[in-house]
Amino acid sequence: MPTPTPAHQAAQDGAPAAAAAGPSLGLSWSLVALLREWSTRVDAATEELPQGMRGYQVLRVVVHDSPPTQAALAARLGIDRTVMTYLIDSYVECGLVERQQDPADRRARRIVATAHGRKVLAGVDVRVAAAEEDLLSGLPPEDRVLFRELLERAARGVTQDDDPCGVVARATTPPDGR
Amino acid sequence: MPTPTPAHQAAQDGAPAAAAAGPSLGLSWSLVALLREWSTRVDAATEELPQGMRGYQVLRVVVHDSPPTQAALAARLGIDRTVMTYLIDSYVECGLVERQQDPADRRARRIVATAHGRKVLAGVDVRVAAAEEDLLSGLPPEDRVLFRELLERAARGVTQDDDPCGVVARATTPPDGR
DNA sequence: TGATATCGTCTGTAGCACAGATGATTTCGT
DNA sequence: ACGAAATCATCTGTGCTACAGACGATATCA
Repeated sequence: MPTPTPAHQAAQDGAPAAAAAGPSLGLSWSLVALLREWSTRVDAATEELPQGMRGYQVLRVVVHDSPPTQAALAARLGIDRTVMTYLIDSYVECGLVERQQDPADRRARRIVATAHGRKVLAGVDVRVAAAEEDLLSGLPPEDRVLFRELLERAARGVTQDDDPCGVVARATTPPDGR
Repeated sequence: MPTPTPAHQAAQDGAPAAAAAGPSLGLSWSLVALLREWSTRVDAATEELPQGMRGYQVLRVVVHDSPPTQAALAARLGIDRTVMTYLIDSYVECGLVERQQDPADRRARRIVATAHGRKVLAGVDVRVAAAEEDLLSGLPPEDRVLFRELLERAARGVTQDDDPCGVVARATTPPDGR
């Protein structure tokens, strides 16, 4: 419905500078705005889960990838280990996942989803998908698919995908201090 | 960066992408991952500014749009008013912006960038642009442009497009349930 | 066996957002 | 013109969250 025209129009009182600079609002603003909206919608869709979208991501990874350790799980999502501890605590409390002793390494706890956890995840997945589709309502359907693919590939490019250490390194590297 | 895979054609019929490379990362993961990377890179590019990317966004809006009040500025970026106060404090302290009494409404402070502020912003803009381009290095150049456009249009769609009041309304509206 | 590294947890600290109250000023109603 | 209500920016206090560091438990290596 919105016109496919290059979306930047001068604001109210004489601000053509933005248009002159090229992209009207910039990648920064778009990313932030979109993520903010996404956050509120997904939070609403996952309100039955602890920790909102954060926990949703964790549960999702646990079910689909089941990393061997909590640390690996945390690194996968760019979360601190200590955070992962109480994040999983709340999930155990709700009976969505379990901590199992890894017989091969008794230091490690293997995080596995319960049947209930998987069932809940399936339900939330549906609602999240709906929320995401709603989020992209500004785009025509075929552009949504395209956008998803581009986004995923861009994300894959920066996380180096097959090198999990890359994620860890970048996540734990201090911002060069000053 | 390896192969600039075809984006436009693959997307058009169905969604084979998910099956192709690791399933279910989904829009959620992509968005989060991309934003995390973006955040670290932009933070690095804006380390000379207070408040990191947050302040960068503010300075940017101040220079280009110069909203009449702090509240309007805050609403524009989805930031709380009280946060905006000390955020601007730090910018005033660095001599990047000034608070000027609005003669028409003496309650309001008009936030204007100093010459120094504009100069610094210009420098940072260049570095941020480079960081953003680097962020999209996983996409072939023509797809980057496309991605930017789609992203911006999607973001515009959720922010009520040309109705700035919509942003305010949504920002202050409670999650409205479900 | 002892030294060192890893895993998960716990503790303390710092930063940040948000609600509410406050003082200053404008606008509206009568 | 006068007072009530709204608005702007600020300040204060509270709660949540992340992160650094220390700690036991276990594994690995010399």
